Amino acid sequence: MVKPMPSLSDEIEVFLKRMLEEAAGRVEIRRQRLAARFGCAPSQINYVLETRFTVDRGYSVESRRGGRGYIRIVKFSLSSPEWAMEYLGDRIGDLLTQPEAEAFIERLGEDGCLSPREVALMKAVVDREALALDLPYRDRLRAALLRRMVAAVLSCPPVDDRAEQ
Amino acid sequence: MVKPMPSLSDEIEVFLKRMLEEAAGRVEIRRQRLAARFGCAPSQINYVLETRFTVDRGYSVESRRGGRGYIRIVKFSLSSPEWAMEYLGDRIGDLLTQPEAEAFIERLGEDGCLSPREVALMKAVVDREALALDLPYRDRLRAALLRRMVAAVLSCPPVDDRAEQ
DNA sequence: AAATCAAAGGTCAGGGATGGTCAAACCGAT
DNA sequence: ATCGGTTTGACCATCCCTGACCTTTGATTT
Repeated sequence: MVKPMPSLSDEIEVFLKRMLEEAAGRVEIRRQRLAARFGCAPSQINYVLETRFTVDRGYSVESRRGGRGYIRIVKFSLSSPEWAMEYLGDRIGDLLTQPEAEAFIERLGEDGCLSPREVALMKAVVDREALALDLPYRDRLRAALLRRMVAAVLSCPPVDDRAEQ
Repeated sequence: MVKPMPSLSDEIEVFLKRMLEEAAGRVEIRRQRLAARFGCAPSQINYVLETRFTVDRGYSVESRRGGRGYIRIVKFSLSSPEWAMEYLGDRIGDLLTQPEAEAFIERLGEDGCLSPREVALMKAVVDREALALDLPYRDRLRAALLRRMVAAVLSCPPVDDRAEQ
């Protein structure tokens, strides 16, 4: 009762991410087999890939059709905020939408650059409700704020308690 | 002598707060189901949330639409100092200057509610350079952002999120 | 080779399931 | 009668999932 019932898409996402972890960030799947396993339409797999394994989130998806067909998912990690900053500078202009910003923040979190609380904090800032401005000013402000937040994280000593041991 | 008849909104408020108590300050509901239970329009639920489960009262609310949608209500950690709640309620008006915001953030940090990085993050957001707006919009935005940041952090898992391993 | 077939995966529009917004109606207390 | 807090309903936005139809690739047949 406390947890929301996960959607099928959520389950497939978790399944694939677990596979990725066990396979060092690189897996190949058969669309039909996976669909059969979850008892859904094959196109559902595409939906999951399109919404949860995007480039913004740090994944690359290639595929091949026909006999011997496959879908390959590769995860790219941002191993440090330094990298993240560079990536941010390159890939993001002066404008940034909320989904783009969230994807970026979540990615930093998944890659261990941010604690869950820091992720929550940054997502709160980037929310379109918080940034009560008309477009395109809102997207501009969001981009500026995200840059500053990443910079702040960069300049502050990592708070990784685990490293102390 | 006689208490005013409680409105439907009051009843829903009580109901939700009881749920929160039983669930350690974190519940997820279906808007339609709850509305059906009280025999009211679904939007009534939004009204209750907007008027009674606000940040300055110590709650944060997130939601998701579409299939398997939900509304999640989280009551701030009880460990957050009382003065902070008071601050959220009264002292932070609709307007907030940079020094005021920084003082608030630093004090939260000193009280152990925020890590040094979280302090740095929040200060970066609250900086007048980041909020490139004219007054009084800037002070208004700053107040809104601070509220949201505090809500995000205080409603996120216990302060030491790293102990999970 | 060329033609054909079979076996993947890709696309897209659409329907259903949620929740969100907002203005207007409603209602109770002054 | 007015004012502020309620309550509603019409309309909107988002997310999920499917099925019909399309494209590509490799193997088989001619």
